[in-house]
Amino acid sequence: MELSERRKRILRAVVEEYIESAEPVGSKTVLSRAGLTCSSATIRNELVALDKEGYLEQPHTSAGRIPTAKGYRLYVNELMRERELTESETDKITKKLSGHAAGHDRLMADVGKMATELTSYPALTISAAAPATLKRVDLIYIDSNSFIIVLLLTGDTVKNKLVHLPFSFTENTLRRLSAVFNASFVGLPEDRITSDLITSAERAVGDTVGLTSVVAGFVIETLMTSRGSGANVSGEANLLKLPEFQDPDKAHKLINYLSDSQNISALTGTPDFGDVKVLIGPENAALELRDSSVVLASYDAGDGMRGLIGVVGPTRMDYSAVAAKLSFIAGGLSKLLGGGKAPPAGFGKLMIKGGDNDV
Amino acid sequence: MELSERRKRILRAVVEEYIESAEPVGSKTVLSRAGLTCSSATIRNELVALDKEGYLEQPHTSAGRIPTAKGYRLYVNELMRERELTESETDKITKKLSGHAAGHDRLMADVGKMATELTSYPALTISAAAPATLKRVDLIYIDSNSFIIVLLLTGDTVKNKLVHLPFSFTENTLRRLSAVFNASFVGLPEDRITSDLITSAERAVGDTVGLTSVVAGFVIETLMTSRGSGANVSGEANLLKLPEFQDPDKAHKLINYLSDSQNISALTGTPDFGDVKVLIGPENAALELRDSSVVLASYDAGDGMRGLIGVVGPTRMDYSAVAAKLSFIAGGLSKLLGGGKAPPAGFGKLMIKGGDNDV
DNA sequence: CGTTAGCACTCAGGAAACGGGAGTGCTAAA
DNA sequence: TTTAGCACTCCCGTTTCCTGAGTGCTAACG
Repeated sequence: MELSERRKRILRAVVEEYIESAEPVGSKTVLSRAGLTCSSATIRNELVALDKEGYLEQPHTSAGRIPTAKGYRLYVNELMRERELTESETDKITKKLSGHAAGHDRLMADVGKMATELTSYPALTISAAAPATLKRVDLIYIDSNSFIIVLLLTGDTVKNKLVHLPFSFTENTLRRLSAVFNASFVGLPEDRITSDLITSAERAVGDTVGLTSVVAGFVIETLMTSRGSGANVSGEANLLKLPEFQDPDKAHKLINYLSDSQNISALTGTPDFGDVKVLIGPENAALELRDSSVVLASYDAGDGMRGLIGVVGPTRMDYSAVAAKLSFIAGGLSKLLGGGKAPPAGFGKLMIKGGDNDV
Repeated sequence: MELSERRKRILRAVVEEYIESAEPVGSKTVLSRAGLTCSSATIRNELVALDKEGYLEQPHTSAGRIPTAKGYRLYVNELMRERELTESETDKITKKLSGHAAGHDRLMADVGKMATELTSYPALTISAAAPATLKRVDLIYIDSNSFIIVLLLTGDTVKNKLVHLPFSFTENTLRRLSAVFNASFVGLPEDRITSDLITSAERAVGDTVGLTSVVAGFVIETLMTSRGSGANVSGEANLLKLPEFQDPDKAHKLINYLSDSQNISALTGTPDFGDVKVLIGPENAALELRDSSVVLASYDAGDGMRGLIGVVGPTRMDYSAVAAKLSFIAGGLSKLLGGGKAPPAGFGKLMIKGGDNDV
């Protein structure tokens, strides 16, 4: 059933007050905060109703009310007012994003740190990586014992490796080798690169020393590792300042959970609220997150891929501020990575796409 | 003045007991632990003496003794017995190191995690990077708007970048361009690459669209970022399990300090004890580390460069076990990275040196 | 002189007792 | 339906008390 207007205002007042104070809020406080023209007794009656409906709860009799997950959910879905970012905040974000020249991993780490700074909660980033295939192979001859393998993958990622070998070869061999790779390895998913294929390539080149398998090994390894999505967490320590994490054990469990990137990657899901998804307390799949909330914003990482940036905090979180900030950051990232259609101001006139070559 | 044999045994007993229990140790406990044939009263007298000399202190009258930094120092320098690693420990380490094929950053992150697991303390790694210069430039023509820059740096590091440009060029131009770079940019430190130099290179190539400055920009950026040493921290959450970090504020300060890689890089110093350096409490330069100890082991990162791996923990730390473990890890890393003179068993017969190209 | 038994003293830290105060739910009147 | 009034609940910070581990000192002993 739909809540009355007054109850909504009361619920909002409770949620927002609790977000600020972290303490159960009583009828008088609600009264002054919601700006209603009634008495605290009336509020009390309404609070009882909201309690019964499951939006609020009492830590104990004769304490104020705190929102339940259901209460937060209603707040996030209907009651929350959109927050505008201040100019200094937007400035900070655009500056950080536009000024960035280093590699993808570094960029995401920096963006995560920025999100932590802006929200004061631990931030996480997840960079989705679609299974890549080879687009092109180049072998650069250095000397008779060394060469560089340069792989261009789908998604315009470039990977390289310098190889020293205990036997010598000629520049010409390398040229033939790369020709064979470009002819028969390009476009194959990693599991289609069989040892048969490698052997036949070896024969085609006339390679008797194993050069082919060195290159093939690197190709396979690269394709395998590029498939895994990169996760990144920063600012875990901020949890310790929050009253809900004064218990070191609680804090330890969550921080520990966050520090395993496996767990972070598992957070992937489709954002629902505009571009922002809010997971409140028990809505989280992971047990370790059941007392916390996660806010995730997705961004366009180019080539039809999506990445996520989010923060983790107590259920008592300033959802509207956090959502606004993450959404703005995600927007900036989309512009930066998503094909570069509309680079943020100051990004420069050249369309330079670094990929995640990790320079 | 030199301590008597008995006092040394007592000091050792106190330190080791305190390391295990984290509680002030009394005369009776010392007696049973040190295996001395005297009474607790005698121990008490000795304790008073050790107290006066500054090796021990009392948290309050009528409590047992805990070691001071001076006490720990003596223990580390003279009293500590070398710890042998169990076979399963050495196995674990060698396996981790030898099985590793991914890039340098990833390797160090994994090694850090392993150190955390083995010691249960937060671990850090610092990869020193000597100021690099260019050894060679290759430009790979992809299509008339795109090419890959491949830079080979001193230290056999390879960096790359895929560039898309809004104007077209020919393969021939790229060839001339790389020739010019190889002729006049190789061997220069980053600050000697002036705009004059770039302009004259531009003229030599006959480049009117700015190709040269794109490449030069990447060269400069690469040289600059490769100079910064990479630091990495893992397992911070482990601090929260320790009795000395039950105060969330204390834990927060330290974890926060650790999460800034600037601070970590600042730890660099020359190991003194074998290959292992121990910094006890106030011996640390940083205020935030004054209540903690840091154990660092250095490893040979190849090309005469050194890296560090270490852990941070309470002054009450099992120094001998930690030192032994770190030392062994560092040894393995040295073999792995240090020119590959003696690769650990199972590393394979090929001398493949990935450098830190971050594949 | 070093060692030891005995003893009074100290003090941290947990348990129990206490009191204030914020906030409730209920009742009865407007 | 709202409101004033009021008794009641229960958290939490404070105080008090007590126990026990461990000390330092003294005096006797070999």
